[in-house]
Order: sequence, then structure tokens, then C-alpha cells
Amino acid sequence: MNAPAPGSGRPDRFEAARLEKLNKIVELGHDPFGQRFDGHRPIAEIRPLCPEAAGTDGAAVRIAGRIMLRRKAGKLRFFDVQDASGKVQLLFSRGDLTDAQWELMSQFDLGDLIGVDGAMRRTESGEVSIFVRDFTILGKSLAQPPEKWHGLEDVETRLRQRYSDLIYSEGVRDKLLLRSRIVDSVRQTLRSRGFVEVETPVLHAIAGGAAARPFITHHNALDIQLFLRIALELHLKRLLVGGIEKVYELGRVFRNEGIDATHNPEFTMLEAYQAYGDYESMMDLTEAVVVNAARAVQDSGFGIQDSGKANERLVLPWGEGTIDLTPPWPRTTYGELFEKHVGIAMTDHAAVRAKWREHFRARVAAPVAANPSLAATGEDHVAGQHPSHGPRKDQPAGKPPAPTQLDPEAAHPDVLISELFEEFVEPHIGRGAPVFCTDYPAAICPLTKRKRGAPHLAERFELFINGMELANAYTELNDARLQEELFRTQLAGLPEEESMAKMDHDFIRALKVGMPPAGGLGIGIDRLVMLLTNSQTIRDIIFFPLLRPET
RNA sequence: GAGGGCGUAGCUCAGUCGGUAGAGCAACGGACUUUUAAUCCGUAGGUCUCGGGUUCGAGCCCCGACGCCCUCACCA
Repeated sequence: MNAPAPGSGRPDRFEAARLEKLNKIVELGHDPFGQRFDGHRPIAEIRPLCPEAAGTDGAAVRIAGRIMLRRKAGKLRFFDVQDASGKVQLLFSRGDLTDAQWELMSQFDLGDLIGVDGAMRRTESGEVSIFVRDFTILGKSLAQPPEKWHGLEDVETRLRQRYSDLIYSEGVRDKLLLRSRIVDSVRQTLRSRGFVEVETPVLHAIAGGAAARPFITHHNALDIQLFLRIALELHLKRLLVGGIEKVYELGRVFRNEGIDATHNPEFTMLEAYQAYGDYESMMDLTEAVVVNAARAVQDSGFGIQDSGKANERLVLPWGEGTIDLTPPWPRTTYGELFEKHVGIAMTDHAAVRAKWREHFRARVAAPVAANPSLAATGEDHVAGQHPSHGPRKDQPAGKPPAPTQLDPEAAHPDVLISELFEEFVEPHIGRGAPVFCTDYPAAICPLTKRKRGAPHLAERFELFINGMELANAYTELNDARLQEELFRTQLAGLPEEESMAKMDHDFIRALKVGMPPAGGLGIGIDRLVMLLTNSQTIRDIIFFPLLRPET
């Protein structure tokens, strides 16, 4: 990035030229930055008012927008003007305007905001146009716009100067606004089912509810260290205790970790809790939330429209292919999926050990880097920023050991099962359509309720679509003593550096007051938006992703 | 954190063997009253990301820094 320092410094030659015109506008008696402009209509709304035949005036209209393109033909000036709804051509004809008007128009540049009155009328070549009768400047642009054909190509500039990206890059604004539609839909679904939206603190004295490194900040008056939240869970459960029985929060969480195509340090999470429900109730809710959001996207015109069948099946584009979100979605147990893809029964621990050794032995001997195909494993890696939604870890204590360090004889069989699952199952499930994977091995979900009648299983599900983990839900643990014990076990294995994940005594106290049995759900909203808008990178669906500051 | 790639005019990009900087758009001046990335004629526009080094000479080669991108690792 070598553009001049943002917002300051001496004007470059382009800015100087524009300032000259600005001064001229002032001389002509106009405010170059305009003022309130009433009565204008969205361009998309006035375009249909144009007569079909060239040469006859249609309705009188008033619009406001930004000059995107200019063409000259003798004493005619054609401008393309864009507003939030669309684009239209303006025609300024020297013969129709006063000297003063022509002079004012001559001071306009690409990027300027103008207000226009005129008549809808088709040009000889059939272009929908406004024949301008009067106009005003609403905002002088001092910046040179990008190249008119290619627009902004430089990724860094597009991200740093998102305002320009939004104006000049095709589809950027539409996609980012789709995010708003999706979030709207999520709220609507939850509201219609009786969930109440709440806002809980972002500043936490103890950053709990997930295993992640927090951002640290400081409150001056109290002189205490605070953390930006890494999850919503613990406060929402306190609200369950407090009698808010169906509750959710759509909130920003912050995790002080790496940045890549699927990770931004701040991202949006949905967590919903339903008293007297369980993970089955959350499955229904998850399906409703995602299906309705997908419909909202489809209704917006995004994606595939194969006329007749559009309403029958809920199909959206994904990469080269599609995803079919038509409900109901299959619900398959972890054990079934394991057996199908690994070829052995999850309960056959001897076979699991043998399979693990057979597959991972090479990795134990050789550096991982030598075997890239093994690289992208780990459910939580695949999950990206899906909420972990609970101080749970896939191993009971501390950091999960890398496969290379595992001793298959000593390790809990569930841990081996989990690694084999990540390796052989996850990449293959949810291809082109969602799948609920249910009933996880209990040992890898220590903070989930055991399945009734099957204590080796946990009442948990994850939703997979195209190998990507989109939602994670549990039947929540509401036994204060067990929770406290599990906190302890977990903290015992943590290195000093991460001991900021302290015991949350108040949370235990809350559980002792009595939390109803409940289903809890977490959905990574950014993930969901990526999926529904066919976005391969998170930067496409966050207005201002974090970048290193310009120097 | 490791490896690779990129950084040249406001923007999009060329730049040969190391010989001292190019185009298109945009800007500025001009022609043209129905254009569609209008066209045509002309003018101007550069700290080649930054700092060192090699060389008679560096956009190009070497070292370092910065930023972005990709892959991998880590993390949820």
C-alpha cells in the first residue's frame, strides 16, 4: 500500500484539481457539500417509469447518487449515477440548461454526489435515462476513484478502504448486506419461537465459556484487569438460573489468535439456551434457524433460480457445486458414521487401537510436515470459529496431545476414536447437504450430560455441511458439583500462561441456586453467512476485518 | 511460527541481458448534441514500499525491514 497517508498531508495533484472545482462551485453560489435533499426516490424504483419509446418524456423524477461514469458527445454529457438501489444514466443537454447550470455541471467529477430533477426518457439507443432539468451538488469528492473498468483489485486496498470497495467493486455491498438479512432472519426465527434476546457483558473479569486466549484490557477507575469475552455461555446460563427460560444472544466475541481465511479475531456468535429442553430440541431449532436464513437468502435473489423448482428445494450455490438445505436433515449417530467410514465399530477398542496405530504410525516416525494430507485435521480446526460453547476441551485436561505424542496403549480409547473420526469421517460428511452428527463419545465431551441409558455417550450434536462444522449443541450440565470438579480437572492441566482461565466461582454459585436442565446451541454466524453466501473467505462477509494498522 | 509469492503513476498493469521508466483508464487542454469502458488530437503525471550492499551503472542482483496474499503449523 503506497497511497498517501490517510486523510492528511498535502493534496496530491488530483485533489488539487478537485479543490479548484470546489472553489468554483462556491463562486457559483453553491455549497459544495450540499444539504438535506427531500423527495428523491430510489433509482431502482424510478427506472420502470421510463417510457418504452425513445424521445418522449415520462414521469418527472428526483434522485440522488454518486457519479460513477461520464461520457461526452459534443454538447451532451452522459453520467451514470448510482445510489443504494441501482444505477441510471443522466443526460445533460447544453440546449436545455442555462449557462449557470452548465458551468456548475462542468465542475462535477467522478465520485461526486449530486441531486437531480428531470424526466424519464429513453435515448435513441434505448437506454433508460433521466433528461436533466435541474440539479445540485450534494457532496464534492476530493479523491480520485479507481480505474473504471477493473475497479479496485488490490486486496489490501479493498480491505483497508472498504468504503471504496463498497462503491466500486461489483457485488461487495450486496454480499455484505446479505449478512444483515441473514442475521435478521436468525432473530426472527428465535423470536417466533419465544426466545428473548439479551445483551450480556463483553468485559469479563474471568474469560470463560470456551478454551481460547482472550484479549486483555484494563479498567482505570477500578484498577482491575479485564478480558474481552471469548464466549457467551456462562452469562446466558446464569440467566437460565434467573428464570429466563428461552434466551439467546447474538454477540461479538474476541479470541486473541491467528488470522486467516476463516478466522477473524472478533466474530459473531449465536448462543441459545432452552430451559427444560435438551440437544434434541436444539436440533429442531438449529434446522429452523439455518433453513429460514437460507430461504431469506434465496428470496433475496441470490444464488440459483431454476424457475420451477426454486420453491421446492432449498438449494444454494457453493463453490463449483451446490448445497441442498431442504429439510428435514438426516440425524446420524457418531457411532454409525464412524463405523461406516472407518470400517470398524467404535466400541471395539482393540480394533480402534490397531487402526489408529496402522494409520498414525507413519506420522509418529516422520515429521508431520512430511505428510501434508494429515495436516488439516482436528475438529476444532475444521470448526473454525464455531463457538466451542462451553469450557470444554476435547481432552479432559490441558492441550490435546498431538497425535504424534499419543501413546495408543495409554490413551483413552475415545481420544483415538476422535482422531480417527476427524481423519476418516469429517471430510466426508455433509457433502452437499447438512448432516447432524449426534451422541459423541463421552470422554471427549466432559462437560456434557451423559446420554440416558448409555453413559459412554454424551448428548451432543454437531452440524456438518461440506465437512465444515456449523453448529455445536449439548444437553447442558446443570450439576454444580460436577461442573466444579470438571473445572478443576481442566485447570490442572493448563500451563501458567493460560491460567487466566480461572475458576468461575460465581458461575458455580449460580448453578447451586439451580439451573433447569436445558439444551444449549452455538452457531458461528460468520460461518453461516459464508456458507449461505458462497464465500470462501471470512473477509468477504465482514465489513472491516482486522488488519495490521498502516504505518 | 515456517516456507513461498507479491509491492512500479490516483487506479489496472507491462518493464527483455543490469544501461537510468512504459501503456490503458483517470486528470488537464481541444473536437464532437444520443453516448454505453464513447471516440479522436494534444499535455502533464514516478522517493519503482523502505533502508543498506554489489556494480562504472540497480525497478531488475544480494542482505535487512515493513505490508499484503497463499500453503503449512498453532489456536476455537
